[in-house]
Amino acid sequence: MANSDVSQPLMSANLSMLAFQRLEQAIMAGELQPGERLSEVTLAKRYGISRGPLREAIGRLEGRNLVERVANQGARVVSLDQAQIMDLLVIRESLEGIACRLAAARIKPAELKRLHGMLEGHAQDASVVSGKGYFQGGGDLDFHYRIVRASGNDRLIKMLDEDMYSLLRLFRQRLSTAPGRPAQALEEHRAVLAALEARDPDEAEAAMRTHIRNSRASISHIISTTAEAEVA
Amino acid sequence: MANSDVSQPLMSANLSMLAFQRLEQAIMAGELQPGERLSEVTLAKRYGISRGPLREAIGRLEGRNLVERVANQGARVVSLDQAQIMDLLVIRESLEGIACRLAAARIKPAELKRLHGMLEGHAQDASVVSGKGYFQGGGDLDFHYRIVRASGNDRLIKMLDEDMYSLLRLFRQRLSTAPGRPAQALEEHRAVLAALEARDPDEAEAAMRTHIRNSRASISHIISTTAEAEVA
DNA sequence: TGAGCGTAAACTGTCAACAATTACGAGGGT
DNA sequence: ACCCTCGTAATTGTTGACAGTTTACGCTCA
Repeated sequence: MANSDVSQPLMSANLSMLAFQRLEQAIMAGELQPGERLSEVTLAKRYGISRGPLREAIGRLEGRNLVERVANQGARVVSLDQAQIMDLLVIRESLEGIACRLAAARIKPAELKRLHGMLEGHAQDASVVSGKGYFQGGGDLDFHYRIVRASGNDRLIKMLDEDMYSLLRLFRQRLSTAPGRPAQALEEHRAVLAALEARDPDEAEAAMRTHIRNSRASISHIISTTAEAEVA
Repeated sequence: MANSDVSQPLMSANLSMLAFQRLEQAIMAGELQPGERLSEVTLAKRYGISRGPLREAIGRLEGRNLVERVANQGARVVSLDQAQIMDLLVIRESLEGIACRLAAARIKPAELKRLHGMLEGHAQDASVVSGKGYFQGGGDLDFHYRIVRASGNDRLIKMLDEDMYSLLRLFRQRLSTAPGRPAQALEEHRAVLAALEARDPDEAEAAMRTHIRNSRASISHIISTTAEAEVA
């Protein structure tokens, strides 16, 4: 229900694009898991196309950092360790911070109203209160996405929506939040929205960065404690 | 003399990689100008390879945002208007800001010494004092590059070095600084370095962002006055 | 003379076959 | 038992030919 307007407008009917979209979808759905090898002949046969377009599709996925390629050795679905995910989230803090700053100056009142309604919906959502998974995967990213769009910086929008979010979605199972985190995240969202409504760029950027930093810290805490649990 | 250690370690000997590197070089050297069409047959013949590898090379360049492709219409060297360049510089401010913050905590004393020596060299450079072009294209980017490296965030390094800087270099003729700007930029560099030496993350990020913001403002001022001059 | 149409040339997209490289496993030697 | 070597199979890299689409040119007709 959320990102239905994000999908490409069927951008041409050539086979390489079709293969690209099907592969992207397969990776996102977990059908092709991180680290798994992408055999050209297998995939070409599966999709009923030749190796040429499929190779091009893989190249495009490589450009989006969804697959890694080694010469004469094939392509694999990208597999990030915890440190790389943390690196990614640091970049996200920076980019969404500046996006929120820009949005503070450019966002339209109607969009502000929409965000307000969104947060009200979150507040009434039982999974937010109880601390379950909905928030992280769905509503949270949607809230961020709308603010990024409001920045008006097309390249920034593309970087976050096409590159960053797809990677984060791919590793969302390792981004599960600590108990009680969703409720706190909702409060931080409210702070972001308040800064946007006040048209305060400094505060908007600061609030968004604090929010993402807290989210990252919560995750890294889980990871470290999990690691300790594995040792014990 | 500057970025010699940046070049790839001859990464394999397959033709598509070779073509990719040659094309990238040709674009960077201005041999292929922004907006110019990339004919597959022409380039394939010129490089003595088939259209397959060349197509793959173009796809890789597209992934790096150096060329844009339209279905059934071919690829063109990317051509950015002033607004797009400004968008790019806003993103640069954000990313280099966070890179500088990270560097404040991680940069090694030897590298700090190196940066110090670099700025001394800039100060004695006549072109900096007189306000000519050297600073913008060469030493300035090198100074930034070293700090980005010191951030220790591999993905951030890759984003800035491979994606951002190549694009900026491509449009460097439109990034010419205002008279007197190099001297001021040198002072701002000193402020950045001082914050790094003080191991102050907040100040380091703030100094770097101020520096890039001033640089951007100087450019946009030039652009607007140039536009006015053209009208007059 | 100019607008519209049709054909042809040029170009990108796709395919199947061939070449080169790598990975795997059997065999033999130490 | 372990390791090295060689050969075979599987996989990626490359090529030239073919198909579909777009573009440009010239021709016809008002």
